[in-house]
Amino acid sequence: MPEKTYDHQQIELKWHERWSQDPTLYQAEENSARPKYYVLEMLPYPSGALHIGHIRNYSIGDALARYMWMRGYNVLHPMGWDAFGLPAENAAIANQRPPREWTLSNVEKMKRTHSRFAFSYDWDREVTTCEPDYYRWNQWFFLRMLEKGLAYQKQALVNWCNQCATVLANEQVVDGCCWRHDSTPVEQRALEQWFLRTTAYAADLLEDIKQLEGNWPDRVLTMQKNWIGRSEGAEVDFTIQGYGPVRVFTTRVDTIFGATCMILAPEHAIVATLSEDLKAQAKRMVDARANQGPGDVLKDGFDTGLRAVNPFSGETIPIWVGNFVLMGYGTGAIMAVPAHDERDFEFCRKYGIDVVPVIKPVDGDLPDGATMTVANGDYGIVANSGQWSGMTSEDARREMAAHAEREGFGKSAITWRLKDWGVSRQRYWGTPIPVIHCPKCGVVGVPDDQLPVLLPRQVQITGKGRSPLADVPEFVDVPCPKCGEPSKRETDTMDTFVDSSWYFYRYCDAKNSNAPFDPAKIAYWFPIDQYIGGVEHAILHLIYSRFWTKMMRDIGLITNAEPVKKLFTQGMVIANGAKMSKSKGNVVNADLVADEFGADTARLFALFAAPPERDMDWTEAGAEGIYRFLGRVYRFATRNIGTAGGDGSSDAKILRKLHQVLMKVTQDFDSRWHFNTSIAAMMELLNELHAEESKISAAAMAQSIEIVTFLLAPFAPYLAQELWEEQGKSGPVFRQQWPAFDAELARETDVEIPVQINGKLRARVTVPAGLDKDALEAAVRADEKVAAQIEGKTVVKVIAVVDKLVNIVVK
RNA sequence: GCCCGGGUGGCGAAACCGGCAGACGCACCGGACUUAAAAUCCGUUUCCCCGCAAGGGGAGUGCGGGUUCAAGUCCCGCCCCGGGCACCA
Repeated sequence: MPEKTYDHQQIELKWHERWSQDPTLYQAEENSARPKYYVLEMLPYPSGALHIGHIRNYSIGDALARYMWMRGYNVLHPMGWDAFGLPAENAAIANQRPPREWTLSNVEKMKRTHSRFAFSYDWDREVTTCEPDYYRWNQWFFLRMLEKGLAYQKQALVNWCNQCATVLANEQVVDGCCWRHDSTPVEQRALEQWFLRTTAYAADLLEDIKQLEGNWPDRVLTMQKNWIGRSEGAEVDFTIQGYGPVRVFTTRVDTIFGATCMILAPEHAIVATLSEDLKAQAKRMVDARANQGPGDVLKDGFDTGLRAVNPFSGETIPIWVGNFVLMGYGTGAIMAVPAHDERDFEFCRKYGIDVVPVIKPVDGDLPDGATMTVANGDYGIVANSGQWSGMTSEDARREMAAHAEREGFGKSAITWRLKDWGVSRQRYWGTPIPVIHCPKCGVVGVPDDQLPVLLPRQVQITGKGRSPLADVPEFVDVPCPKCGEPSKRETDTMDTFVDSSWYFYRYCDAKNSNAPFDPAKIAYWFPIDQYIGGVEHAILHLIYSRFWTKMMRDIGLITNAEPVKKLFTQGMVIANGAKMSKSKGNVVNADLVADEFGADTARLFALFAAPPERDMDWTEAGAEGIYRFLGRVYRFATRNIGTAGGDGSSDAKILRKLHQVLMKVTQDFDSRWHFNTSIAAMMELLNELHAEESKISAAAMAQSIEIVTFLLAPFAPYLAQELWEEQGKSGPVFRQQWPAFDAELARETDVEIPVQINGKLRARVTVPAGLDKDALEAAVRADEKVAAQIEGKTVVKVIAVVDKLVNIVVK
């Protein structure tokens, strides 16, 4: 066949056209005899355009999906849209377009780009989270949680900007000020907010991390463990004269004889009983804390004048309020042991409070509290602590907690860092929370048969004030479902992390209008075999998803405890050495790349430039290199299809290389996913084919071209399909069986052995592969150059490693 | 401060179990083809030294030590870059 020029536009258009006509092309089988494989990439926010970071994420997943198909699996590979969220509201304010319209038009645009990149998604299962057929199930789940006490309302502090007159998300607070008004400090306001009781699953979430070990990246699991933050210690009541007991949490009850004051969080209930003056001081502390960015924060506090009694020592100590004590952790009150805690030390030295050491280092003396300059937090031997003196810290912690429990002023206790999930957002573009506030019945869940609570379409979004829904009387004013009294509908909407917590279940049964999904379908497809996405979701999305799964299990919907068996976190994409960002204007647009080089080139380069877990640098020049490679493949294949062939003198060599590369690529898929080296191996193969071109027989050539086609199929689907057709074959190449490699054929017959003398490379000797140590040594010693090197010297030792190297140690 | 990654040519990287450091690609330079250019093809390129040359010698994977016949890889002590967490009692 005469050589053809690689025209990516023509090839990709042609197959795009043909593939578009077959909606069943990528559908998973319903009642399949094949083993199932669920591969998933994180769903995107529909911003309007795909960039090269998306392409990288999807290229990894798609290569895997296509490979698994060819390996005989029934593959589920779906895609959807995380379609609620603030940008749609901002766009509505900026250009007067309704959020839904703006969002759906973005979805359409991005779907077109997806399609031209030929990602093998089953679009029949598409999920768009802003549509009522999806979010009604958010509401349904919310009601189930309300029934089980897993959803509840409480006063909570939110970030409030006086200029915007609205609540800000944490990400919108920059250095303590509003992102849009950088001289307006954000205030903390208490509002009634809805929460999901994630803390009910704290122990479960921590325990089940064990099931994920080995299949999730360690750092993600570590981040989750830290986030859950299990801490073992004791709670102890100190008695405040005139008030009664106040409880503190400590992990170091063994140091309690060294407690020289108690410190309360400024929000602590006792603060409300203080003088107006002191209350105002505490309030300033709370606001100041909101304005503190990360970084070193000075400790600040004041004496309340109150006194507490240490139940262990009977001593009376002062009670302070301190800005570093958090109301949200433990009991919001601590016993300060400055001698043995860095933070307490800093605070007490600043205010001249006593420092009393009570732990003797194992190999030293008790320090002097008056002169010590750093706290010592190590375990040691308890001293000056009554009957506990002389015990080790470990023993004392246990014994003292037991003592407190017997005496009724404390107990051992476990505290968690994990907090309940605040899901209320004073926003329009999110799932309406399905409850009604009745003056008689209180909070009433919307009955299931009245779901979904639809988001009204005609809403004025101004970016000011409370939730825009509060200004829609038809939405707000409803009768109570229980008693019929005029009532008010809840106007907060749900955090968009709710949407992404269970979307991958919906893919299994995306069109079900009677239930979120059919449990039988979940039983078949779950857990997700491979989830692929950015590490930025290591905590929030992936903890919420795990929580949601456990909740669904406990309401009897599913049986799996974890949603995701294996997690892969790909690295970031850097564009020409700089982090891609809108503000830098260096976001690489996927459509433009596809225009210039084609989808195949973009996909292949996204995998070639670096191993997938590492950051990769996108460069035009690099993409051009891949484009050249694909062109070489195409020209080589077209001019060699159906040729008479050469004398076959290179057949054995070529056959070996074919199997070596096939083995390498197969193993890369099955283990490390270092597709950069898989692709490099394909390039080597092509280079060798090229060099031997005239000496390959017709049969070996045909086989070579076929294998090259298979190798390309998971990575560059358009070119692979085109070559498949050029070879006179029909049907989709990615539905063919992946060819098995033959390790015997891949084995080299001769190997070049480097010979070292005293560790220095001195010669290379070619020997037949597989020679044993003695034969290898003999063969090497027979070499002239080697013989000359050891001439006249004493051979002390010879290290011969089969097929690798020989090192001769001489004197 | 703590916890993870990472540091290898001009650049992206490879070397998977301790065994030839730099595969593959980019860029550069040189050559072929061309009236010319593009495209394509072939070749050179870690550094230093000796040699007209074929060739030969030495150094080299952030820094300093160590283990070993042999270290990019293992151990000890540092430095730098990126990310995450950050008063969690």
